[in-house]
Amino acid sequence: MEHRIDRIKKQLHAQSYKLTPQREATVRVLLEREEDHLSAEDVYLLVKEKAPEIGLATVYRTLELLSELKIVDKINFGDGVSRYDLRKEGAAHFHHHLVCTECGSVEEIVEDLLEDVEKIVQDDWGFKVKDHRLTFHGICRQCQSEAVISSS
Amino acid sequence: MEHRIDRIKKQLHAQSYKLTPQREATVRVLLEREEDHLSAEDVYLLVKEKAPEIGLATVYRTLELLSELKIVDKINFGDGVSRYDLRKEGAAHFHHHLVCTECGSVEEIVEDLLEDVEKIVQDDWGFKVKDHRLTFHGICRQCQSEAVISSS
DNA sequence: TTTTTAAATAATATTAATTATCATTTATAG
DNA sequence: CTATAAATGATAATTAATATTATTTAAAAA
Ligand SMILES: [Mn+2]
Ligand SMILES: [Mn+2]
Ligand SMILES: [Zn+2]
Ligand SMILES: [Zn+2]
Repeated sequence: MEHRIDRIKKQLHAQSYKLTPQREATVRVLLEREEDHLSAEDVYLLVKEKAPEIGLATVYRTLELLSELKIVDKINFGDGVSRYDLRKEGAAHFHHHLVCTECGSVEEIVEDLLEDVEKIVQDDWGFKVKDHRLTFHGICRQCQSEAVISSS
Repeated sequence: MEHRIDRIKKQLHAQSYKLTPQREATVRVLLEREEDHLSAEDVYLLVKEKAPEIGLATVYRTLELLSELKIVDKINFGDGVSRYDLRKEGAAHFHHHLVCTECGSVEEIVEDLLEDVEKIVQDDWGFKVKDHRLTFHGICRQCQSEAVISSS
């Protein structure tokens, strides 16, 4: 935890941004809920628990800043809100997601999986890939087994 | 064109929806601008040219309906608006996109490219894939060549 | 340490995309 | 033709996100 905070502090300082108490509190929330996919509002409510004086606009600004620095990735699962996802330590690309259309759960895939596809895109389309967004929609393992049970 | 309209008409009737004049005008706009990625507002303005009496809410409702029937796919490229993209004729899955971070252009990839990845997701994660969203962010061919010219 | 300066923040107003409401119109079945 | 439900248009309401501005904070300079 402290190690990751330090790392992020350095990334901010490298671009001459400060790690203010508000920004640190925001980052801590993101670290604590790393598996989740929080909206700005979600983050705001959680940060307020430890830093009640923080304003919503500051949370938005902080998330925007962290996005620019590629510390978090902004993603949209199709409900009306943007969600913010900490990039895995040392990852060059954003990780992938499995969204269950039955129960709404979101699972993460940290493995790259797209190396071959990116090579094809670079070679055949002449497009220099910098990053990607990959989300699969379907039925998660649990909902599949529940479907079997309820039909037997 | 008429062929595709007929097809969509049948898909609507199969779920006992009507192809009203407003819906048809909307579909025609989507067909005419198939390569584009129009927002609801964009569609509204274009439909108004041929059917000036149409209301914005009807366009939203139509796009929502077409999304449910998988005739169009709703996608979000990270600017604040949803965009609507006709699914290619006979395609089981949504196609892919290349978004240039320099010029903002959006290129389409109709080839599947994800068969192997989906097999891995099904086998290793036990997730039954129904659909996907794949967008690459990077530098398009044209912006790459312009970068070479301007630096020489 | 005190002063200076720019960055950052909180509160709030504003914008803009989307959805909800509701009275009216349209299409279809009997 | 009449009855019934679906669809529409106009408009109000919601809400995520951004802009504004006065104030505070923190680093840099004196
Ligand atoms: Mn994630
Ligand atoms: Mn497309
Ligand atoms: Zn599920
Ligand atoms: Zn470009």
